[in-house]
Amino acid sequence: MARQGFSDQNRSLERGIAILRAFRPGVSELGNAEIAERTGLAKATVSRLTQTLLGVGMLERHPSRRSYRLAPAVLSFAHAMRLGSPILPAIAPLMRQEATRRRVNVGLAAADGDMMVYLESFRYSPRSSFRTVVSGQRVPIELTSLGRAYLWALPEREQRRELGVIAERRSRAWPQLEADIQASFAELEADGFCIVRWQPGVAAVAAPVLLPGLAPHALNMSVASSEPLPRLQRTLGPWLLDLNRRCVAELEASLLPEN
Amino acid sequence: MARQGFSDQNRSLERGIAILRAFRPGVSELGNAEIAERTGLAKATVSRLTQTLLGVGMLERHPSRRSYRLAPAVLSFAHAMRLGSPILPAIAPLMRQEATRRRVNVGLAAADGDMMVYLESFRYSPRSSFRTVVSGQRVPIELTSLGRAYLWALPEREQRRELGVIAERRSRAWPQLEADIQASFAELEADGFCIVRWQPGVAAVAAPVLLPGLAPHALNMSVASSEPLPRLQRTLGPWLLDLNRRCVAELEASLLPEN
DNA sequence: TATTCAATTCCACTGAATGGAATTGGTGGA
DNA sequence: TCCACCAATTCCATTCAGTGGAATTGAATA
Repeated sequence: MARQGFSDQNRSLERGIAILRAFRPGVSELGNAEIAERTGLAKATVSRLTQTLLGVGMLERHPSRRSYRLAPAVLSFAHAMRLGSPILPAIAPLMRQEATRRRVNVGLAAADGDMMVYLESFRYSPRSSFRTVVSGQRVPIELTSLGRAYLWALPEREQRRELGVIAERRSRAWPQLEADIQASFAELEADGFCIVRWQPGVAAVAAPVLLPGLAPHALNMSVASSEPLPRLQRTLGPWLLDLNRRCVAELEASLLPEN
Repeated sequence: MARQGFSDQNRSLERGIAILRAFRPGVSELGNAEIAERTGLAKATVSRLTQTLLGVGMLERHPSRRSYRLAPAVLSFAHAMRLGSPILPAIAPLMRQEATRRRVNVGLAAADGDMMVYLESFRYSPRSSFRTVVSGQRVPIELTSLGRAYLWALPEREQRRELGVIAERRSRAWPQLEADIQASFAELEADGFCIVRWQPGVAAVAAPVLLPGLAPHALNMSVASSEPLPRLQRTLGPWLLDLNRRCVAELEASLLPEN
């Protein structure tokens, strides 16, 4: 048995991945000491695991020899994941087209723990196609339309569990937050999408994308605008629903050939 | 001591990563049995490791329960890696701009074992900005201008080693291949870039990008064209060198602030 | 040259990981 | 409905791989 809590996990592998996860935007360079501190692992353990990760090409060391960073190999995982997604490749062209046509950002995301991760996001920008690639970017699940659409689409049982986790983590702000989430759920129930402004000057609508037995995804549209939400809701909502409908059609078409 | 060959690696972690690496473009869905076959691991071992990878969010299972795929979490590694790169964020705007201005593809890559991995590639396409994101895509090191520019920039010692590996792996075609590589090296020596046509109808020029103690990267420009190489060389070469020069300047500027 | 801090290596201990074999479970066919 | 088949999982005895505290090495800084 591994340590407290979780079942039957390979400890070394778990720890190795934890080390990789310690690298995040803004934390791109870490020495063994800092990794040990952040992960709570023993120094000796970290030293050995980072050597292994170096050996298998997941980390590279800065010449100073005092620090590691993620190596290019991790990009290949991402590439394989995106190409292999049963959803993204099928609907990416529609998303792109829609971003251009409607002059909005269009994104697709899925969950990783308590965060939503963008599989793709086509950003619209007035000047040319300035495209900050944000595949892999993470946004909090409980504060975003993306995350709430995902939560809403979850089977009862898992939804409860997720909400429980969030409630615990944000115990302070939970009462208000729960109300907000429930309001979004009500929107989703009524309209098929929800709208949230989680950063000033940005509003986003999102709707779930479901495939037979696949983890729920969420599709969103966002704009930089301070217009009142109800107004935005009336324009963005129908656009999103329309796009979503066409995506679902595309997915059904792309699914038949296989199996 | 771990098994034959390599030093002092954590076996479980090594194996776990090997499992992740089994997923590649075109191999997006794997069951335990197939993973066991591809990696040479025992069935029981694979079963346990995939469970762990599932637990830490690196894999997800298809509802059929018969197969795994890479989970969205791997995208976050890629995102963190790209943002944390000491090179990419600094020169990406220049690369983009140049792709548009010159109407060519502009890419940046680094090595992973015997492959080059694109950190970014701005694709130029006549119709709008049709952008197949190829960050993470892999191309063979020995056949591409990208790879040869990288090899050329390598310290003597490591260059030898790499060439040795390639020679062994491609023993059949080695004599011709070595000649080609040496020709590219000569071009790099003389002009600062090399030009290769490794797929019919596509030609690419590449040059190394070096930073003080960082692993060499390579910058390339490519076009879909069947014009004779010498002609292309005379147009693409100067463009690339110019871009490269501006990138180096940008990098020096972006490096001073730190440290 | 001396000092300091991080990384690595050493070492004895042990329980975590292993793989062959048995079991479970789900799927398709009769 | 039941059976046969194949993959996945679990069991279990074995042992060696992984662990962490302590000592050592090594590299920067003053």
